[in-house]
Amino acid sequence: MGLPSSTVENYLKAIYQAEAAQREERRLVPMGSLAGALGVAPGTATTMVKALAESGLVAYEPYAGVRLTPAGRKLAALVLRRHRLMELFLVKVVGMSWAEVHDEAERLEHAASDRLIDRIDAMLGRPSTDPHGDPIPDSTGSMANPEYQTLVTCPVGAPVVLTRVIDQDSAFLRFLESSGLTPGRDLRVESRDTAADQVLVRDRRDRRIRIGMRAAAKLQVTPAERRSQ
Amino acid sequence: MGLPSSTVENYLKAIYQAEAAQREERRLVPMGSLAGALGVAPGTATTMVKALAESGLVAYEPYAGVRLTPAGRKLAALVLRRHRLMELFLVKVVGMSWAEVHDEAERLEHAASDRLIDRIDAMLGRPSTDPHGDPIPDSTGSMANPEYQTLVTCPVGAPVVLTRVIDQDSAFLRFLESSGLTPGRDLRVESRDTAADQVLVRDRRDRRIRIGMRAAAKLQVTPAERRSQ
DNA sequence: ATCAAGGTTTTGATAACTCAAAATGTGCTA
DNA sequence: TAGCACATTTTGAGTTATCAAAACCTTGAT
Repeated sequence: MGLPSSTVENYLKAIYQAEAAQREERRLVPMGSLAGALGVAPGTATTMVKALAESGLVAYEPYAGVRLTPAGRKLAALVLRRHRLMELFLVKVVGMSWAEVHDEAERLEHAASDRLIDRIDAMLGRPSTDPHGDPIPDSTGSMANPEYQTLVTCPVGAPVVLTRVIDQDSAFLRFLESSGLTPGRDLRVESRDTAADQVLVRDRRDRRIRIGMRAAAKLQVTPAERRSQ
Repeated sequence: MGLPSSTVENYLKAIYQAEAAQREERRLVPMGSLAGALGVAPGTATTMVKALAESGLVAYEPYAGVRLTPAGRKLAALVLRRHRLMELFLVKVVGMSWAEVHDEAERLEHAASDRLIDRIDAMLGRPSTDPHGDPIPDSTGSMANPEYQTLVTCPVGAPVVLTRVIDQDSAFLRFLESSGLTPGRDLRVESRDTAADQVLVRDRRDRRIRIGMRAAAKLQVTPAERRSQ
């Protein structure tokens, strides 16, 4: 078997991310959601997944779903590594915006050689996260996968740092950028109103930012370290 | 018709380069050499070229060969632009070696968006040649195509500047680099010996460099400007 | 226990690209 | 001008990836 085609890489990546998204361990990814994520017809996903199972990259249980094998997981992580390093590179070195690098990296990740990726990795100082705060797997395919709070779950009033954004949609990212909600920002949730579907956030300079619950749940945070004690 | 597939781009590029290589105007590119350049079976090239002719990108004359139409030529030039800007970028910004960027660019040229290419172009200061001295088409697809002398045709004894290298083979490029034969170098042909298939070149510091005629013909030069008169 | 509603798989087709090998055309040589 | 050598085209077939729609499971609700 030769190099995985970019189609194969995309299937593995999608399965990886679907597994990560459903935070209940050991559950299979249903064909429907896989097909949806990849934008293909359900039958197409079934056919493809059976082929992936043949090559030992996934375990497939008819009518139940699919799961990565260790080999498949490693390959998927390396695709993610290429994607995330490429995104960070495009932002830091090429000067593209946060909001526009995802689609670009989506194509470049399949074309870049390991050599180029390693060069980029070195240039950037072996970074551990990409511009969205997503962790970057190392060259063996292993990756830290920290659990974060979100603006919906963190304690009201507590100072937090925006750490990770779980959405690559470019319109959403442009909104965040214009609101100053980018990774690294110091924030504090002032109040939440489930009925009104509103979260009121204060930034460092006490400016008010209002967002909906759906959006707030995509913004992951860590407790701010105290500067002085 | 959507975007051209990378296969289409490669066919157009190969035809473009074959046309440029055979320096007699208006001649058709034979199927055999096209197939050879692309590493496909002759019948494959025939089939593909007929499809390209359907879309108006080439003019195809059975048993005679193929030629780009204006539309095809423009597309090919834009592929070449992406390729050459990418090569220069990889050398100048990413720090890869002259000898290793060709294959990398060969893949990246099909994945990079116009936006990225333009960013790179701007970063590099709208350069006019790539690391091999090949001219870079502008974003409308037009390109200067200067005629150069080579180390085989230039006058013996005259000071010249190495300007362009017509071969992307990585072993050859590594050899040139280690011999100091890179674009921009000041040189002088000391003697030629057709029988022995030898060209003796002196560099700026009068060091002797000996190469064969075949290799010498791939090194294009321009007359050196006099520093003082 | 049965059935309807869901998602899932199968089926039959298509598109793009490729090859090997048979058939064919072209042009040079004698 | 006959024919041979060589390039080119055609033919038949395979691969990968896709879709629409028919057929099929599974499950939850009655």
